[in-house]
Amino acid sequence: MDVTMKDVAKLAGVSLSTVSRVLNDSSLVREETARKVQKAVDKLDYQINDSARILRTNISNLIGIIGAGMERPFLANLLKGIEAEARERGFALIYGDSDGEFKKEQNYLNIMKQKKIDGIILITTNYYNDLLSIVKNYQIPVVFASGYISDPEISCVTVDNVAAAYDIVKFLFQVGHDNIAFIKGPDLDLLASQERLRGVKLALRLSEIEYDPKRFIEGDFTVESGYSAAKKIIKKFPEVTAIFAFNDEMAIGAIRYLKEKNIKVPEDISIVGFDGIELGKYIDPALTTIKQSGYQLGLKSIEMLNKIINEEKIEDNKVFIPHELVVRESTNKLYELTINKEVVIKNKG
Amino acid sequence: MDVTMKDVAKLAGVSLSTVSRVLNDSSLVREETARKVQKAVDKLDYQINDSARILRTNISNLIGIIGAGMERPFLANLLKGIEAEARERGFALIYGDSDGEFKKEQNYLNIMKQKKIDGIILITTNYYNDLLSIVKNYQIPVVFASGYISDPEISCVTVDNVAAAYDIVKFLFQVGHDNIAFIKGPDLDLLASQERLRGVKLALRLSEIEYDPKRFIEGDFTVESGYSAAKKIIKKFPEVTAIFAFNDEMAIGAIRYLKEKNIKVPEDISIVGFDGIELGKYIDPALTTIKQSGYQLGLKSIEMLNKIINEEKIEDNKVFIPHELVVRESTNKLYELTINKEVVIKNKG
DNA sequence: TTAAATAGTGAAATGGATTTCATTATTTTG
DNA sequence: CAAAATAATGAAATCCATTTCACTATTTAA
Repeated sequence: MDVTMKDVAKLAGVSLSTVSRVLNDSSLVREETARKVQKAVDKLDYQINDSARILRTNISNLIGIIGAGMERPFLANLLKGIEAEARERGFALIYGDSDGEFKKEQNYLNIMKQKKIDGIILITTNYYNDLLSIVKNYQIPVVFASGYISDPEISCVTVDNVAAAYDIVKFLFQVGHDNIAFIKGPDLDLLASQERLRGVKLALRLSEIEYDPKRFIEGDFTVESGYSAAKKIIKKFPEVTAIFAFNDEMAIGAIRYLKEKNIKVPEDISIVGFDGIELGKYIDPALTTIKQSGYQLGLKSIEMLNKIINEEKIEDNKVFIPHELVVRESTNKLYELTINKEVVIKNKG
Repeated sequence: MDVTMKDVAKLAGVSLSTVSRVLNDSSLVREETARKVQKAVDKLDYQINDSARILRTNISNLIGIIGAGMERPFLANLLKGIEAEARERGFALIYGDSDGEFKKEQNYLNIMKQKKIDGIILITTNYYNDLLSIVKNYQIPVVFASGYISDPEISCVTVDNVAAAYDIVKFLFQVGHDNIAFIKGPDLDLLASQERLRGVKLALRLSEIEYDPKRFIEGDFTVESGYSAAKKIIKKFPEVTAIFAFNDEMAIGAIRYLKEKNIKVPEDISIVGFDGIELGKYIDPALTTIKQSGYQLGLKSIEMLNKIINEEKIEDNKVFIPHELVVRESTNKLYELTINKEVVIKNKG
């Protein structure tokens, strides 16, 4: 029913092998023959049967993506970057959301293996250690695009969560805040949230401020959770002057809560977020945050994965994308009060 | 290298055919034999070679998604819904972003055809007519999950953009606004934006208000574009009392602009959006909008596509998902001033 | 001009499953 | 208990491209 190579061969008056050679433009074919074949291909609107090709070659030009919570603006942009760069390099994407459940991750891993994916990008942060051992066992090229993986065999592309969290806490210190509460991510999030926590602890230690776990309220990266976390914070620590939410959405939720309680941001309490999503610039007050580019992260991840697939040499399999502290309106300076509209403190990746 | 059915057959002491039968659990196999085979499968950790299966059967259990601008919160949720329901039904997703370019759409269509996708979901709104003719020619089951397609052969799942836009404009009329400006989507968007425009025109006509194209500023669904559209509106029509942005992001951008100009929302100007994204509830003022569920839209789309694939009977191939007018804080009533915190006007889909 | 090397092409094996058809084992029926 | 029907299994064909190996035609080297 479908047009096959055989049909093309017959029309062009050559053998199957020749058609195949032309299509894989191996230089073994006489130019005139190639033209004949190409003509037949065009005339019949021949489309290769990918399954047959993959069956024979074991090369699928498919990249698997397993993510969770990809509707979050930052991750949605990450996916966009992945898609753009993958397409550019001739890969198609097979995409699965694990909802953060190990079972689904495993399941997708199996499906993808059956489809002979050339490589995989993992954007999951909960069970990465379990996943890792499976993936290593499968021998599939893999890149983590969600956090720092210490295993030296595994490549990862990520913002430096420790450094970035450190930077923004240090900034809060510098403008005079020393009574800060935190809205962290889920404790299950072993990458982003835990690493940001490490950065915070580092900043605290270097400033000789005691680490008080009670000041860290757990959220789940949704706006809603930021809202309720803020409520808890205000109840337990009415005297805080600043809140660091581990992502922008939670920061926005927190701001909303404070406004409802007639607590002024930033006059009464300063708020900072993390990620630098587009909307943060437009809410009122505009959000001070750590900005990183999900899109860039996506690009770099595919770039890295492509190198692994092609067995190119990789200088460094731990790549940090740049982040910058963007100071907007949601933070005040308790000391000096000359604030530019938007101050950008860059940090080469 | 990989374990094949042959290996399983040998270990289980049966033929290839029997193994295949067990795996497709056809009831033709004696229970005891099946157990033997299953044991061998488990022992060898056998994974089917999908390419071989597809080559033989032409059934891939793959669904193609071609979208554009999927990082928008509403569409990101749509994708999430698609993924969840597809997984539930045993489909994997192959995902491509067309950036709204016809060439890329065509390209992905070819790739997907080569991969023998069982069906395709289109979330593109620019060149759908061109795409349609290709898809029809390809004979691939297709569902549009982005807007109403009048072609009776084509299935679509969408919010009723005309009715919803009508509803919200009528609401603005009812609370006393008759000097309204609009931030529409790209004119290239032949589905969502054009349909919402139709809804607006309908409301205008029924209220015997003149349609003035100059009051419709074109945006591109980004926050940024809402911001600059608001600027244009204020310049050209300083006397407007309400703005209807064709999506929430643009509404948020508009609110930001107005605030910067010290124009109070809703006291001076009311703003309404469209989509009902999560964040709209948390910004200040909380956004009055038309709420629709992207996730639901995704579910329904896969449900419909699945029916087409299985050649089940379809009662109606034009499905509208519900929408509701959610009145929050960004609109005031010029007449009566008793406003509930959040009024929900439901509309069965 | 002949031998050796190279270019161009085709035949056939191959990848790993599904499925038809044939065959054997088991039940059922008369 | 024999004949007929049914259940269970296997052999082999098939899906469609890639690739090895063999062969012929053409160049190049000697």
